[in-house]
Amino acid sequence: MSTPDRLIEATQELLWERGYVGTSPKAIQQHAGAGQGSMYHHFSGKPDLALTAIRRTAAEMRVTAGRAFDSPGSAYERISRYLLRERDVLRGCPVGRLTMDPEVIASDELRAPVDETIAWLRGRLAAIVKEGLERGEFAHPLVPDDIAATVVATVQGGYVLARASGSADAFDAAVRGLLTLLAPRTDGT
Amino acid sequence: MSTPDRLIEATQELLWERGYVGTSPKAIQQHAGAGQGSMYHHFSGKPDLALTAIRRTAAEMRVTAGRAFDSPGSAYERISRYLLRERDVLRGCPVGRLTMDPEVIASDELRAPVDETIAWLRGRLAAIVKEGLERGEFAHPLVPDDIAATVVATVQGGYVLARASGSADAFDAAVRGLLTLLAPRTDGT
DNA sequence: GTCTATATAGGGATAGAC
DNA sequence: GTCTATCCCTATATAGAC
Repeated sequence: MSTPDRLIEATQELLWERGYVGTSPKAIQQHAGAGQGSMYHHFSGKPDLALTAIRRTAAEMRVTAGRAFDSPGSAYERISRYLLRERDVLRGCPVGRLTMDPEVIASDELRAPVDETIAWLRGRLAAIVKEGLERGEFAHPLVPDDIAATVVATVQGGYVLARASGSADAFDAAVRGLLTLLAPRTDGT
Repeated sequence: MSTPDRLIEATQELLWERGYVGTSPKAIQQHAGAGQGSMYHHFSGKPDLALTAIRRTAAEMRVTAGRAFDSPGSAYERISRYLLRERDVLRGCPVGRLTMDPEVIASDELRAPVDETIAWLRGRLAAIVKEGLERGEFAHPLVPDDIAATVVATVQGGYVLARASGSADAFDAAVRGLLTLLAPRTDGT
């Protein structure tokens, strides 16, 4: 892998693990096996490298989530697939965690890819809920945008519960609860 | 207010705003209007002060949430009151945000009050759901622990969505979605 | 209790040699 | 492209005077 690629990948890992304020250029260089001069040759500094890394992480997340969204089946099934997909729960969400970083939030440029990714997730989910409603798969009055927000929030919050307790169980419980509430009525009402 | 109190309060604010890794002793001293020596006289260092501050924030959160939980009405009403209580949405949760801090997660001592607070929230909510079930307020098969996790996760994740988009609307949407799903059936089923 | 002085490490970057 | 040297600032204290 090229040096820039190794630097970007190291930055992705460190941003996921420690956030922007907790990640130093020196740490990035060490993880990437690159020298000081090398890093500053390819990138103008920490913000530049971080932006590149965040964009790449965001793109990867869309690919992963897209696989669940594009899968066949009812709306409930596709949402389930998204919720139940394999996750490194205790590491949290590499995109969502950045919203808790003061420097990311303070910078429109760094926040933009985060915002876009979350907005994209909500949009895809809302469309799926809407389809399900049109096909009569759900109980009556669901607002697609609201349900989509609830689904994404449950995932993001599930990570918080898991990391607080030190166990992935809490994430699974939150997802089970949501799926129960979301389950299509099978009693004909 | 006493100097230790001012130091603790300043630390609470900064931990909320910037997390543990993003908060320096110097910043605490400046916010508290206290000198270097003063801070190290009352506290052994940053971890000591942070632990004290986190414990206080956790206690305050229980008081606030307890007010909604202890209020009168049906389970749905009490949960609604918790979800709809006034919040400084864009600031996030002062307890939950700490789960994204690598140093907090790495320290059992710092993580403990966070863990206990979230566990307490889940426990209170589970008890409320259980009561509601026993009184027949909900549709049949809800698992109290799972629903409780979903409720807390929606709140924590709601903050993530709000901060990503820079607007409290996303939080409100997630809560509305959850309340729709949770609403007692009024059609007699 | 609070202040000032001092200390070591690291953050974040620039300059210029190779 | 990469390396080393150098720079200034901040993080996180400790020591001792007042």
